[in-house]
Amino acid sequence: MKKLTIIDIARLAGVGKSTVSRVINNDKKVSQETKERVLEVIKENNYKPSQSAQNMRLKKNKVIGIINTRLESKSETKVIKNILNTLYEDNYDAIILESLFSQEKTVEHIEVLKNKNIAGIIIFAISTLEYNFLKKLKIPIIMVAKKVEGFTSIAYDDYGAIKCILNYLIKNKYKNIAYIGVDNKDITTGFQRYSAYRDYTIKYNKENISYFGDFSYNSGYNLAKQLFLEEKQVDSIVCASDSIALGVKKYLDKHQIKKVIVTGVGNDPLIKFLYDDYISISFGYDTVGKLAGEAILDKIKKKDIKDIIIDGNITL
Amino acid sequence: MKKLTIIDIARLAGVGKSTVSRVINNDKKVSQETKERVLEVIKENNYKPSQSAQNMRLKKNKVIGIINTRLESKSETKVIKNILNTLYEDNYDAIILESLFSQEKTVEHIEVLKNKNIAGIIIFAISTLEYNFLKKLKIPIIMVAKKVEGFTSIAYDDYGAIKCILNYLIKNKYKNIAYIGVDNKDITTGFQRYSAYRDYTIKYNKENISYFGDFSYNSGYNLAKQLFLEEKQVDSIVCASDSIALGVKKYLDKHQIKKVIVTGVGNDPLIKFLYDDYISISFGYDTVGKLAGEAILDKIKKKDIKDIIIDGNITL
DNA sequence: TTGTATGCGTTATCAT
DNA sequence: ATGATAACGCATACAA
Repeated sequence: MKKLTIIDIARLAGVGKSTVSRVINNDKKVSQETKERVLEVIKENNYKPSQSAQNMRLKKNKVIGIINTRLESKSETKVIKNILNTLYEDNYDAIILESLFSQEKTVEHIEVLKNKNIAGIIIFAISTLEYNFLKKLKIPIIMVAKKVEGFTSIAYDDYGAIKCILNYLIKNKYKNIAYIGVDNKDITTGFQRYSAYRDYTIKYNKENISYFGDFSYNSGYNLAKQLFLEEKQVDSIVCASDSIALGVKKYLDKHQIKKVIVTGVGNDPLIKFLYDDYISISFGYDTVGKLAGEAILDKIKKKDIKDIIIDGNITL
Repeated sequence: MKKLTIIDIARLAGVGKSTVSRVINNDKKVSQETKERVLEVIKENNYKPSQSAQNMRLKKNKVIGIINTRLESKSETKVIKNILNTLYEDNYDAIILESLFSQEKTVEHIEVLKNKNIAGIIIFAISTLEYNFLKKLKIPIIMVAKKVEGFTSIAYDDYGAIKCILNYLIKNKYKNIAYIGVDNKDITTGFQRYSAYRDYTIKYNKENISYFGDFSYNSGYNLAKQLFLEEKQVDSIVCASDSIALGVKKYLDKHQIKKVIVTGVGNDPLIKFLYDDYISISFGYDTVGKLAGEAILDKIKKKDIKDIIIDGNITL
């Protein structure tokens, strides 16, 4: 049972091999009648065009480059998993590369991908990096996580997510809400998430109790410590991420502070298991992955696609 | 600056293209002299053979299939990350597929991979699955995580890891050690890890205090509860995984049981951040990934490779 | 609408 | 040891 080629199908269908090729590629210039006959034969014999022959002929590989930040990130892994599934359905493969938040690495990876004649690139955008150099590339590109001007982007609604949590807290009678986040240099997870909090303090005329560090557990722990050393009276703490929230939680636990509720972003099941009253908001990472996969495929097929904003959802 | 082909190189080096091809493929039948000249030209012009042309000609794609269990697993992600880096260095791509611990899915994935004329497969082996059907395949296969008879395997030393932890506890004067693990149907993480504990009880003539469930946080929690309801007197609990240990820890915390030390497997930084006295053992997942990548490439190149056993290391 | 011929960049076969 | 030549399976320009 050796593999069939386009010639075999042509012979079996009683047509020329170019006709078969046209059918495969959905060329309009083929009569409905012959098209059906050819499709029939293809199906009967379970014929699959040789990927490598197509790649060679078209000088384009059915491969998508994915530049993510770091595979250890749970949410990112989830997104990637769903990107992969979407790509596989269309018989695309993927090359997964980690930027590790470095501009240099990103540039390097792009160079590698260019040499591979890949069909498209999905980039997990980072606020602090510069992507203008990509605009010269003629390769379709999709940005994920953050809107990047000049590129089709699938972005998280960072502002809306924190606003959503704040509204939830307000509705549940929490009155003194603090915020622990990351530096505003990070436009999305830093500036935008914080902005929602700042706007809340302005709108409701509350004291702005906010602290900034990085995404580490320790940063959350230390900032919580600072907050309580300064004797701020709070009944809830909104954190920019689950990891920060975990640090905060550890501090509260250690000092037997029981009545302060903590919220985060990411919906890590582990934290929710540990702390029954933990509230997290997540962006539906599965959906994001699916959308990103579909977006890059659409872009390759020259369909025009619009930016997508992903809302966050509270999970208690 | 269009891409150079083998013909360009041949012309520039003043040889036939077959000679260039021979040089590329390290054929012995080419004089040292011409070989050097050709290599020089290749280097000067930064010539890279077209992957797709090679793939087509050889009817083999430079792609490795990776069948893992689930991408959400941190340790597995780490292994995969290092597999990828190793493969990329040799210009291999990867297709990552999740078995989700299902025999059916595994079979399905293999079918997909077969159709793609991939060069090799790396499988994260699962005790409860049956891999004999793979023996008919002529594709190089490497098993990871667990020794599978008849396949080259890179396996974790599950027995040794628990033994290592037990020895550590004994050395530190812990006298009443309990064990919480998973069902013995799982040969490696179930049976083998437990066996180390059982052998300890026999050797030191201790009461065998062991409980079995699954890998969930909740299972750990519930089994810890059971242990204390039965009023077992223990000073330490050895768990088969970090996730189980986390459940146990939650129970201890909740009931203010402070003097019992808990150990796990996996070295999850999160748990270690939360609990300063937590002891975990890990298998050097980075190394495993690198070894697995190298192993499959060696196997493809017909080098003969031996099974590898990965030891665990305690990290306090 | 359909078929024929050509070329994509390799490697393998066969001479030389 | 080396070179000419024929595949590999497909898409496409051109001819019909």
